[in-house]
Formats: sequence, C-alpha cells, structure tokens
Amino acid sequence: MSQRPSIKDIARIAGVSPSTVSRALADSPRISLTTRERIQRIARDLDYAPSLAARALVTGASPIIGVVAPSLADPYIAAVMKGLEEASHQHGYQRLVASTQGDPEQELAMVQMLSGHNAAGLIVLSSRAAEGYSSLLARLSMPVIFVNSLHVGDQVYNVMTDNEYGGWLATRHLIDQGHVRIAYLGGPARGRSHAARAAGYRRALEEAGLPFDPACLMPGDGSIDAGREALHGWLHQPDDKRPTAVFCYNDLSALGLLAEAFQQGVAIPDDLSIVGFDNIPMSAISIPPLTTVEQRTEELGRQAVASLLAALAGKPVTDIILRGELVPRASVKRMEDND
Amino acid sequence: MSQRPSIKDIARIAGVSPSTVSRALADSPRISLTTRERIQRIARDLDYAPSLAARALVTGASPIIGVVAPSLADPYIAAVMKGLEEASHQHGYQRLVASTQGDPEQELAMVQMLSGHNAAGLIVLSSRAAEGYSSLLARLSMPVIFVNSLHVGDQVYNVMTDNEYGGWLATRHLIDQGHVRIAYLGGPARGRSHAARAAGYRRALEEAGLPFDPACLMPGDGSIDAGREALHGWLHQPDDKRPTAVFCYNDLSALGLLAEAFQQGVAIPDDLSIVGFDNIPMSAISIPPLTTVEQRTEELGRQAVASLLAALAGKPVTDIILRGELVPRASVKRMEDND
DNA sequence: GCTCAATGTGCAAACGTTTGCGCAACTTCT
DNA sequence: AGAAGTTGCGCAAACGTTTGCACATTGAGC
Repeated sequence: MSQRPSIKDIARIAGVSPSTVSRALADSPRISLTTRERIQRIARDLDYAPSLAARALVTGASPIIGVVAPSLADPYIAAVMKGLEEASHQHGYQRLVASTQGDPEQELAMVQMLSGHNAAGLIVLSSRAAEGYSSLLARLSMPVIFVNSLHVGDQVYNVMTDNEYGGWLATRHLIDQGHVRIAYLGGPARGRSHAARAAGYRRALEEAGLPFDPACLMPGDGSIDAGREALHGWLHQPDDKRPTAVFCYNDLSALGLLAEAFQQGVAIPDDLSIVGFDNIPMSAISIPPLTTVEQRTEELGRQAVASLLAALAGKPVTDIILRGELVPRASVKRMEDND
Repeated sequence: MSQRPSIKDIARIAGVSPSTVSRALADSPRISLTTRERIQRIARDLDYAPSLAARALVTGASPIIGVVAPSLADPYIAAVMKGLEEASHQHGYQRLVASTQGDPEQELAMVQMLSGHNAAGLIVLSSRAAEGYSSLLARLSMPVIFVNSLHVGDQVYNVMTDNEYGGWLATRHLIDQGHVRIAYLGGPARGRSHAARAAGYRRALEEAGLPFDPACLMPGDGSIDAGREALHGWLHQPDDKRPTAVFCYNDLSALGLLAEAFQQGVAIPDDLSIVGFDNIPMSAISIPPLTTVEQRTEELGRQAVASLLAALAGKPVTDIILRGELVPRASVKRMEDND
C-alpha cells in the first residue's frame, strides 16, 4: 500500500470497471445510486485522491490558475494575492504561483512552464517583461490577465489601478492644502506604475498653474531605504528651494522617509508634508499616521480572477481600471501662509 | 497552430520518431550530436514547451514542491516564502502554493490535492491541523516538512524557530533592564509558537525568582488590532498593578500597541517598555524603533527546502531548530529605581 | 568474408484518467 | 410474444510523455 491507490484499485475491489468508477466518482446519473454510493464509500476508505496530472492530460485543462509575480515578500503583492486567493478558491481553482525575482527572462520562462501545466489561464502581476512577450502569448492557448501592467493581444486583458489618477489625487491634495513646492519620490525606474503616478503628479501641477522643477524629482525604488535616502537629499537642498511636501511612490518609501525624518529631527508634517500610495496596514499606525492614496489591492486580485473566469467562459471581457480614494491622515500640514 | 505543439509534431517535422525527440531534448548521449541539435532547433522554433502533466504522469513525480500556508498576506509568511523561493528555484523546483485561511479542514484538503499533483514533497507552514493528520501523512508517499509546527511520523521532518528560547530571551532582557512586573501579550490561542513563547516567558520569570501573575497575561491574536486593544487593557489596570514592560507575541501586535500608546499619550518606553518578536522590516522604523527578537524567517524557508531535498535524496534528515538573537533598539527603558 | 561491438534510432508499453460508443438485461408497450 | 425503449455498465481509445528493449547500420578485428 505504499503506492497511492488508483481508480483501478477501486474498480478491482468494487468488482466493476475503471470507467464505472470514474463515472461514479463524478456523480454521473448513468451509474445506479447503489453502485455509486458503494464506490464512493470504497474511495473514501482508501483515502483515494485522483491523479490530477492524469486528469489534466486527458481533459487538456486543469483547474489551475497560473500566477506570476515578481516576489512574494512584497506587502503589496501579498495583498493582491489575498484577493486572488479568495476569489479563485471560491470558484474551485487552485493557484500555481511562480515568482520571478523581477527578472524579465525568468518571467518568460515561468509563463512557459505554467502553460506546460495545462493551466486554465494566467495572471501576471506587475510584469517587467515587455519584449518578446506578444509572440509567446499568441501561441499560448489560454487567456492571460495582466495586473498593473499593460499588454495587448488576443486573449490578453488588463486589470489595473488608475495610477495617473492616484498621482493626481495625491498632488492635488497637497496643492489644496496650500503647498506650492512639491516633490515626487519615484519608484522602480522602468515600472509603469511609477511613470503613471509621476504623470498624474505633473498634470496636477500643471492644472494648478504651478511650475514643474526637475529638481523636485527624487530618485527611488519603492523601498524603505529609498525613503531614508530621499530625506537626506531633501536636507541637502538649499533652504529656499526645499519642497514643503513630498508625494511618495508608495507607502513603504514614505514610511522610510518618515522614520529618517524623525531621527534627523525633521518634524512631520510641520517641516515636511508627506503623502504615500497604497494604504498598507502599517501606514495607519505610523507616527504621525500617513496620508495616502488607497490602492484597492485585494479588489485588484478579485477582479483579475473575475476577468479570467469571464474569458474562460467565453464572455466578453473589458479592461478594468480601479480608482482608489485619498485617505487623509496626519502627515500633511495645511499651509496658512499661502498668499 | 492553435494547439500547443507536442513532441510528435517535432518528430514529424524532423523526420524521426517521438522517442528520438524525447531523448534529444533530454540531451541523451545516445542521440548523435547532429540530430540532437537539429531537433532542439526545431523545438525552439516551435516554442515547444513540454506537457508537464504528461511527464508527471509517466515519471510518477514532478519537480513541484507543494507549499501549504495559512495565508500569503502575512509578512512573516512572506519572509519564509522568500527563502523558500530562492532555495527551491535554485534546485530547479517549482512551488505550488495553497493557502488555507487558517482553516484546518482546508489544510487537509490542500495536502490531498497537492499529493494529487505528484508533488515531490510538501512544506507546510504554521500548521493548524493536528488531528487526522498522521493517518493522512502515512499514506502520502512523499516527504513532508513542517515549518514551525511539530509533527512526527515517517518521512515527516520539522524546521522551526526556538520559540521558547526567544520568549526567554525577550523576557530575560526586560529583567536585565530592571523590570519586575512584565506582561505577555499572546498570539493565536491554539498556536504552538504562542505556547512556546509563553513558556519561555515564564521560565525567565522563574529563573529570576520573579512571581508570575496571570493578570499579566494579555489575550491577543498577533494582529495590529490586538496590540491596540492590549494597550487599553493595560490602561485599565490599577496603577500599582500595571506592568512596566510587555513582551509581545509578534512585532505586528507590538507595533499596534506602540501606535495606540502614542495616541493615548502613553510614552514609550518611559511609561511602558515593549519587546516584539520577528524583527519585521517595519520594526526598525517605528517611533521609537522596536526592540525585538529576530526570527530568521528566510533561513527557515531555505532550511525547509534543504531538508526536503535531503529527504528526497534519501539522506538522513534531522529536525532543525533555529535560534534568533535579541535586537535591542529603543522601545525598552532601563529601570534605575530598582531596589 | 565473418563475427563482434559500437552507434544511432524506432517500437511499444506504461502512467491514471475520461468519454464515445456498444452491449447486455430488464421493463414496458402493442 | 415481439418490438422498442430504458437502465446500467464495460471496452477501448486517447491525452503527451518516458524508457526498456530490439533492430539496423557501420566499422573494426580476425
């Protein structure tokens, strides 16, 4: 009994053919109730678990959603995963999760391998690989949902946060509070989200008739450390040029900036106002609590699954763009001395 | 061309038999170099990706490590995942990750389904299901590694943090700093880690000849909110009974406690000293930075893979217990007024 | 020229399922 | 009693691989 029991073992014990067992376990009405129950009973007794590999082979599909993410250690990804998890589990799908360490080549390889598992469909988070994708995707005979990237093609759909709007919202909020010199602390250089948030930032400035100064663009990568370094960059600017507020690519770097400010004796928000992006749990309990733009991350995950399921069912699927709200907290100061 | 190319398609094009193709792609020396290269070229041109389902079926095993975790949204799990990811990828294994929402029944179901995929082995994080497991495990013909749980059986191994030691370390540190009335803010009620940390806490008290007062045991579940609530519990205690320090089950709840303390005007560490557990990235940037017991989470993940691989290779495997160090930061005050 | 070994390739079985079709046995109707 | 339908089940093929074995070709050694 070291081997896992197969459908044949059950058949032998029950004195029927393997096909009957298969049908009985699938609750086919073509098998009499008595035989069905007898077979199911035996299966339970044997702790029978079907070979999903064999099933996938013959049916040509398996109830697996392939998920490709740059990393699993990122709280933002984790939140999306949570939504993915719930929604997919609810519909009887499992997830095969592969992480790519942000390497575009690995991303392609993982997509290949997931297709080798006869996955029903793919969900790709924050794709980094743009080149060579479309030709690969075209050959994939399964729907692919990109979350917070933007790809086009047959059977390719997108679910994303409206990052441009979010960037606009954050900046607009700072402007409303009377700030005129506003910096943007950036994210991963090649990331689309970063570019979009920066674009929203610039649009808000423009609409308010505020000048855009490249010196107000601080480099970053979305990490805590990037936030810490950004503070030093800020400190090194001449007093009269120093922004009174900074919009950060994400909460993580905003929190880093916050922490370093405290250590360096910079008062938040009195000396510097901060707005983050994502609304991760931690941002609610920082000191002071962080004003941020909510990103409906779990919803992103749920929607990705919904879109995938719709595509699988042959229903029309449209790209989905989610907008988050501004979450005002205490890291932004109202400037009274404004004209 | 809508169908994925199979080994037969390649065979037809190359004018050889499927078996030759199979061997050629596996770089078998039994196929001449010229044919081998020709076939591999065709395979590349066709974007051929082998059916892993078929391969799994015939070889009876697939390069998949099944991973079962209560959730993917938890930073602690995320960190373990990171170690898992690195190590498994390095050895050519993929991961099939299933999350159970902490539900023991789902945990059993997921283990069943992973075994249905012919996974090479299983890694189970923070198992919640104890009952009925052993009989299931016994039938599983694959090694299982439990991370931070404790199970025994054939082909069953453990990798864990020395939680008892960690709890002792944290409490001992507080005692060394002159605290005599020390509380413990607990974790998930049925969790083994919680029990072990609590045990370490009591041992440290005992060794120091300090009395143990059940009133110093605060209920919790490891969440941020549990930390917030704990502060109110602390505030409601009579002045002379109020602990001067609290050791928290994890950083998350410690940070919640910290945040609430700030809001309620309780000075940390002057009014209350705090020690956490885990050393998550955030604890380095809280205000004040959190003293905590490091948990070598990534190492936990790496070791789990290492143990699994060893078991698969038939090498002897012993349980692994990892000890973390105390990370002293600013959330603990030295009591000068001690006797 | 014959045997023998080495080299390169193909045949066919097997893995555990699912499923279209066929075939008995029994029931019901005429 | 025969035809027709219904019910319950088995046969066998198929899915895409891997792999033990056999086979054909070639070259070398005697």
